[in-house]
Amino acid sequence: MNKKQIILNAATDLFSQKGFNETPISEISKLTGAAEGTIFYHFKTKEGLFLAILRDFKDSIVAEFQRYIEEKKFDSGIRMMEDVVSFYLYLSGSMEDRFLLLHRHYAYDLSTNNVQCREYLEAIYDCLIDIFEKAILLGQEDGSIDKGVHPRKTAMIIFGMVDALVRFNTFKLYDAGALYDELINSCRRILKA
Amino acid sequence: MNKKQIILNAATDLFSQKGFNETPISEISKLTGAAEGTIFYHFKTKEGLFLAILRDFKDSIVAEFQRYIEEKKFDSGIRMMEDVVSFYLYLSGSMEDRFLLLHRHYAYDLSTNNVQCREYLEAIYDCLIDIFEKAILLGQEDGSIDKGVHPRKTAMIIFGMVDALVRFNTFKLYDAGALYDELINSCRRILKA
DNA sequence: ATAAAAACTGACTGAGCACTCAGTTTAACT
DNA sequence: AGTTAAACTGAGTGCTCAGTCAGTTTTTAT
Repeated sequence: MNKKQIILNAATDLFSQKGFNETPISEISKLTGAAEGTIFYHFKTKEGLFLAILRDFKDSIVAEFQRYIEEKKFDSGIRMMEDVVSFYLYLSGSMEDRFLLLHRHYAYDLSTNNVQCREYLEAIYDCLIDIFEKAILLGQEDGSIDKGVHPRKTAMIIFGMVDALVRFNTFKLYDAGALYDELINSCRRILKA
Repeated sequence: MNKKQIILNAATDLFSQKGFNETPISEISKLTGAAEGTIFYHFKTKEGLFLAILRDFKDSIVAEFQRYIEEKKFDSGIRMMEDVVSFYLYLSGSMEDRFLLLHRHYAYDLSTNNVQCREYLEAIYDCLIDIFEKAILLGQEDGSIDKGVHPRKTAMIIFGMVDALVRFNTFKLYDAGALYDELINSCRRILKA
């Protein structure tokens, strides 16, 4: 693993755990053994380092969902939705640091005057919501999901609902695991034909 | 209005719009006309200023919901829930700055080593979730809401669902207004007897 | 082996920042 | 009017931090 990647990983960790403005370059340097100058050699600015992280995250998310869609087969839309919800919760656990980063405000603040950042964020959310929508569309075809619900909008509602649990977790307000059954139940009720 | 209050208001604005670490005291000073020394005279530290804001927010929220509960009468639990959802959306608009503050990470990061902060946050969330729970309990009594749903847990799910829309708004990702009908519909479906 | 390019280094710089403090102004009370 | 306390001031202090740069080491190509 080359130094650039090591820096990227450490910065991901620190920006997630402590936040962008709360993480000095010196700490990334200390953690990686790379000199501060090296960090600026690979990423022109601190903001550039952040954007590289966000870009990688976008790529991972897109790839992960691509793979998911291609590999899995579902016998009904409602089943797919249940699986998608589980998959999202699993993913937010296995990529915990990056999801934490996504729940921090820095990226959104930056996105108001940085087109690149804005694009990455939109790509991430599009990808996340698409998969919920796909499940709804499939369910409306096979009759397992009510045809009355608006696919995209309902996908956003359910995504928000699931993501809220992830936030409860990262904010250490409540344990999302304890709400899992209620979450799946609520999904079923929202969608049932 | 005395200077202390003026400082408090300006800081609320700035901490909400830009974040805690992104707001220098000098800016609060410039905006209020108060000298930097004055700010530290009233609030020992910058963190103390933040805690004063959070405390005020907690008090406002608690008072607001108290008033709401006492003044309004509902003919059924499900109607109350619909009204509570609207009220929450209304409140998040009328107290936009403070809700923005609540959606930033600073308070949660601080709460891990500051008991006071932790207490304020818990009081705020308890208060918010309580009102959703009250609606469910009422509905289960009058038969307008399914008795199978777990009142507290489902209250948290629905709160998360509603709050997600507020976040969509503050993050400027999607317009929450466009999702209002779907939101109310989803609530009804989750709860219907 | 040699040259050229790429990767890496860390002391340094200048700006920004939270907080202090010695002093001044205002308010309250007798 | 005189005294005391509270409110207020802003220049000053010491520290942190992002970013630079002149130089060194490593890699690659010939």
